[in-house]
Amino acid sequence: MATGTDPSTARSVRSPSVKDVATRAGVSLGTVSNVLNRPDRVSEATRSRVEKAMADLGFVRNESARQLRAGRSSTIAYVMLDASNPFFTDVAQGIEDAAEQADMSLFICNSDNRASREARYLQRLQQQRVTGILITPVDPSHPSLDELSRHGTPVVIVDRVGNTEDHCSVAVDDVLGGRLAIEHLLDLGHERIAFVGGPESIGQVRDRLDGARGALAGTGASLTVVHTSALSVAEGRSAGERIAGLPRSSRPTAAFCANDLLALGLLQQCVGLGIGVPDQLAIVGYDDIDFAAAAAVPLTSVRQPRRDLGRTAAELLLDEATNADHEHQQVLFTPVLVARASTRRT
Amino acid sequence: MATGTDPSTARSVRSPSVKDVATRAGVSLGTVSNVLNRPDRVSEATRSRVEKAMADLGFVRNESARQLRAGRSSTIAYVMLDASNPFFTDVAQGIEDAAEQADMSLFICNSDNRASREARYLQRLQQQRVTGILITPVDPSHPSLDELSRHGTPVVIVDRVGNTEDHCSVAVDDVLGGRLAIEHLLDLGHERIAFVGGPESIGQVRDRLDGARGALAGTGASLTVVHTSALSVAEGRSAGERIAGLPRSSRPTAAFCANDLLALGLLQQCVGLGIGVPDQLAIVGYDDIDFAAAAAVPLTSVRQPRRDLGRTAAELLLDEATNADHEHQQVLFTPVLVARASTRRT
DNA sequence: CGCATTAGTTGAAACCTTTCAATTACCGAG
DNA sequence: CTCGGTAATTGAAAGGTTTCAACTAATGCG
Repeated sequence: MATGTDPSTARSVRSPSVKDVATRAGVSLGTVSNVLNRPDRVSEATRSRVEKAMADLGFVRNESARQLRAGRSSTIAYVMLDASNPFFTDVAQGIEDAAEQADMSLFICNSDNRASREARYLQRLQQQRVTGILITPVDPSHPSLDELSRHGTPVVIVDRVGNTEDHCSVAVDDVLGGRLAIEHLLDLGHERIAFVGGPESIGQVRDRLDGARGALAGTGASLTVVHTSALSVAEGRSAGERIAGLPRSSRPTAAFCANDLLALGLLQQCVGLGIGVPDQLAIVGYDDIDFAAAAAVPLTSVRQPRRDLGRTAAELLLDEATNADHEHQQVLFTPVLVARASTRRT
Repeated sequence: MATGTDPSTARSVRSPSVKDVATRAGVSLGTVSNVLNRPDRVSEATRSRVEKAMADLGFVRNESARQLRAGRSSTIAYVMLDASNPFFTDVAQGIEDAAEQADMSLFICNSDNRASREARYLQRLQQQRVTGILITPVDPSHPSLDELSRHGTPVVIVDRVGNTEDHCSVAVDDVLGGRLAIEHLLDLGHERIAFVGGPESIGQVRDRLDGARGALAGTGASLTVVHTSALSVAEGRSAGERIAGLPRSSRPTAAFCANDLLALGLLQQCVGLGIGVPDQLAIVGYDDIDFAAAAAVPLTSVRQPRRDLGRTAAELLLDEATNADHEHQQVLFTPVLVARASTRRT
């Protein structure tokens, strides 16, 4: 019987408003609003009548209208740098936990490392009057972020440190992380170490390298920098080729990679070329993503508290949004080295 | 000089509206709207005056008000099943490509395999009056999806096939995928094959197993089902333990895993236990996520056109949202087997 | 019984944008 | 100089919700 003209299946029927509900329940529209927002002020009988009417009509609150009235939405957003890097999806989970707890919606956007896309999203989010924005920016010093803050949209920088005047930030001490990685390798007796990473325009890469250099200072060990053009598995493989090409006598006996994707690529290349890990090359990654532990030679890695990072960032954002006497702060987490087979002493 | 009472840094200044812009530019608010929406109907002089006023005031369009007027937002959403599975993030990228092209915002939500969270998101999205929803549902036969459609919100099921009456769907032929995997193993001469996967409540698992069984029918080869309680790396490791525990004489010589996470876990366990891959156990995964090729023994896997899946789904959704004579369709993509070292003939 | 109080309900105003019919200003043709 | 026509601009209305001052009805107390 479901003919095309059956009105019950027509798609463009305006969805019912509070007014419709009010009419059907025989009350004023103010009362319907009270049922929704202050049910205690409505008599039992009226409330159930209104609720019945809502159910009958299939009433769904119009969020746009609410927001318009309220001037603010109950949504926060996370603009992530690279959705294909598990590190960031884990951060997002932490954010989501906090958002859920505060009964806020979370809008996730992926800038995919492109400044233009990031800008487009920021503009849209501002138009939506989101309560606040969490962002791992392509360029943490870009003035558009400060502008957002000054326009009244709270911004929290995640995993970078931005302009400390205008927003909170949550990051992990990458210098310390670099130091931990190198100290671990020094403890194992390595004296020729490679740092695999790049480009150096990325703040994390710089900091981790700085930490590495700091730990090496004064020791007799040497550091070779093997440059990569991105933090990806493919670039890790390519770095592996270059390392393998070095004469055995001068080849590093250990490599510290700027992130786990690189480390996984490097590891794969080593196995393919018959370079024993950790015997001929010990490898330390960074981030401790789940795939690091699951690699065929489980990867030693510097773990960052990813979920906490996200959760804390979200909490700071919500504080800034709701708390009048909020003060910006820069939270710095401490990384931890997780030793696994890829650096096992043999 | 930045005292707390400096008005320029006060946070609660109402952001300027078209009215404010109109006043400042000395025109009516209708004209401001024309500048925004039909600039060709405004004289050169007026337009630049208005644009100047907007810049001076830092005017940002209020999306809520636009939506309220329009009755619809220009946002679509993807409710993904598991943000930590790279397969879904790749699907999301495809969706994003299509959304960007159509100049739509994309709202990404992660149900994290939890029905309650999924329900919460669906409700919120409906309240936001999104243009449409893409979803990889926890339970594709759940009536709430049909209800959404009937309420006027287009819904497209991604990577599952739902109720074909009420929505489009885009999926990959999992029965064929299962068949491809097994045929590949049969070609290599395997006669004792394990299927690693579960729970069977997941449609994909069922279909892939069905395909596997179909390919085996009539051949002399046998199939052992190694059950898992989830499609995760950890479960893959556990399955590996169980396979390793079988007496060598009856142990399968090949394993077909319901997805790559399982396969990676299985592979890792095999390497740890000294079971040669592919010599003693050949492994075929499913999804061909990037980490599959990057595994220490690169993984043979059944590739799904993830990005196309996402893109197509988004296109169907947009068609349904804009095209009056849209007809629901079920698109079925064809998977491809990608052979790598984990099944290399030795 | 009348007054004060409370509980419950009402209706208008405000939020900001877009649309569209109506108006004004201007120009050229007759 | 007037008429017709076009280009530019205007102002009011609509869209759905929330808030709040104002109102009504009911209750309790003296």
